[in-house]
Amino acid sequence: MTEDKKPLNFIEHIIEEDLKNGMNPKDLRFRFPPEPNGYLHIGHTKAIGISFGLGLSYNAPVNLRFDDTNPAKEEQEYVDAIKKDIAWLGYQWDQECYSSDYFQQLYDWTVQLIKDGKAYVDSQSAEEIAEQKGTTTESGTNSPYRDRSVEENLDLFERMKSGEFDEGSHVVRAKIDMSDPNMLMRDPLMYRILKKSHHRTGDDWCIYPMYDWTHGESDYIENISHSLCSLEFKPHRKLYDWFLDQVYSKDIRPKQREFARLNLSYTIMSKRKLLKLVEENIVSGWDDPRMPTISGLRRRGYTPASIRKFVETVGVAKRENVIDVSLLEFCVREDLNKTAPRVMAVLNPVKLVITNYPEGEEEWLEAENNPEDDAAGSRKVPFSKELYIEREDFKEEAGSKFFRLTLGKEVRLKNAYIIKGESVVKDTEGNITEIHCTYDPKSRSGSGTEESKRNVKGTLHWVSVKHAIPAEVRIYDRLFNDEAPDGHKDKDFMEFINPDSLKIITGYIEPSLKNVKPLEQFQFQRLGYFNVDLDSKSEALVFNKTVGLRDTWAKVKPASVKQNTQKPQQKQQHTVAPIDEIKRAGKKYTNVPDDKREVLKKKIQEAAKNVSIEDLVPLYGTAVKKAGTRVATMIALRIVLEKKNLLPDTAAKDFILKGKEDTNELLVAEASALVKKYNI
RNA sequence: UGGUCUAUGGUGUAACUGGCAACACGUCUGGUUUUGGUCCAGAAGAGUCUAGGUUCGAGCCCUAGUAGACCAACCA
Repeated sequence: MTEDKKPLNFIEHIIEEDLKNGMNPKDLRFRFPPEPNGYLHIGHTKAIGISFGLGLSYNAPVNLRFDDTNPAKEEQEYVDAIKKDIAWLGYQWDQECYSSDYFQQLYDWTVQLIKDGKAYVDSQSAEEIAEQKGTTTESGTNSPYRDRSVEENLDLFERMKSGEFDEGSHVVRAKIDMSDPNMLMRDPLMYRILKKSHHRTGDDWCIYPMYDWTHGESDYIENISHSLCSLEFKPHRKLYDWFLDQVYSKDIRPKQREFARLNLSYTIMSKRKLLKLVEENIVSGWDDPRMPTISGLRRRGYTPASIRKFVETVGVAKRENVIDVSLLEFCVREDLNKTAPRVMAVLNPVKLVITNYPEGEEEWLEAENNPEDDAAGSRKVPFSKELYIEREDFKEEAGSKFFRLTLGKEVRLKNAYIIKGESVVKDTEGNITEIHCTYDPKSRSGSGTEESKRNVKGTLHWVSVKHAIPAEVRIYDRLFNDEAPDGHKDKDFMEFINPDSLKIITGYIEPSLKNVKPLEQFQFQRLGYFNVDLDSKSEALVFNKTVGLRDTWAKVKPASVKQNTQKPQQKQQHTVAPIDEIKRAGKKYTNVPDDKREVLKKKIQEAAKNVSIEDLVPLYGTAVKKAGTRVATMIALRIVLEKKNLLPDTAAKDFILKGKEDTNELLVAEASALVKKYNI
């Protein structure tokens, strides 16, 4: 078993434990249970990743179950969108299930519960029931209908089902305990009357089961072994188990466990709030590339692999968390770096004229498609006298830190020639309209000449004015200016909306991009990753910026405004205690070359002079298991004992003096004995 | 102020039955590079919320605090 042992998360530990306790691995089964009332977002991806990931690692089936017990909110459209998103992420579900498929079974079980005196029909209003619930500190009071006879309950329930009553007139409640400290156990509702058509069962039913009375039972019906959900369902677990107790008869019993949901900085996850952004036209729709929805991420250019990787790296635990978007961005870059073809595009153009290049001439130069992928091949890009380069790639004069084009300095045009800045043309307001330069005809990339191999500091991307295709480019920034827009008690999340989250510009792209299709991805060299938007037409290309390249230069720039607030010594020198010195030395001791070992030994001996047996004792336990610490402890102990003129007279003596291997256990005993004997 | 849960570098997650506080992102050096990208080499950064206790030894066990989250929808 040399497979790298990836640390397990707490859920995997639970499963391992179950397996160790005799659970058959074949009985492992998971589920992802979305309510089809909206679009999936990056937060759901964590739940998806956990359950489907477990399915993959344990080779167990995972059901996709639509939790569709509230016809007022749910629609087929959402069912379809959810299926599409999960499939796109690359996960395969075993069975496609619906809670609504279990309505009859749930009904039958309810009849049984009523017969057993465990459930009753309550005929009070919602307000009355709420009032009797009590509070977290006071217990509730029993409903006056709580002790209805079984016959009456059965009759009423039957008539509820047949549509005889209006919405709100009756409900079915479980008879548990109105004084339970857990509010959910205070006679929770099991059924309500809802005279709405259901997207799957139509008008077959007018009573619908509540979440708590559906979820565990659905898990049970489907033989789910581990039912994983987010933390806010923790209080439901007691009820989940209570309901299960009422119907339980099979061998397999599902287990609910809860994990912390995913929060991402600078965005929001609530479906309700996301809807508001759509409704108020802050964004163009659920799939707006700025939205944290799966469909938004897809349109933005995030790949399934990058999202899966992201979910995998954030881990699973029980504490509240906010993950920085930079991690998500890292994951896409990592993926796209390997796969995205490189092309040249200029987004903020300024004209560059090569004065010594022949008028009217053009050359098609070889350009590598992807330096990370030899199989990607190459393409031709047109070069001519007039080019566009980025405005920010030129300064009339600049310091030595500026690796780009300046007057009198040389740079390379990517895949082309080395040029030298000569002069600028300005308009009446002093804006640069053209840059004039000369080129070195012998320096063409790949030509093999001496000049072509010359190293110049900067390399610029460019497009030929004559050949470039104009395209719409949409540049996105974060939707909110605050790290946790909905984390403020006193402020609404809408206050933090970033007014500049979308910038639309016209860029110029190389002609090889003429026939691109929506969702194709590219790296615009030196700029970032871009994909073709769904709005793109062959005559009017539209690109989205997925994410920029990692850019250490951009961070350096503001430093030129003297941002040296970098307190050089805000950390007080952390002095290492002698005993820690020994610990550290011990840690390195065994896997270090001999000469270095000598140095470590000196260090230990030096440190040991200022150490007492008392200090050393705690190291013994470690010494038993770790060779390095064992040696270090031994060296130190000898110094200390010699200094005190004490020498042990027991079996551990050998170990201390000579380093014998087989006295480990004795060593600990000896240490204890020494402490006691000399009353340290 | 009833119940439940949580607390480890800037962020997120590890640390198997107590025994070297680790990994990733981020940050910072240096090298390679026709992308200020990638890649490679390295560094800094926590002594584990606080106070006690048990133990030779506690991030882990116990007690008491503190802080945060969740729970009173005919939502899921």
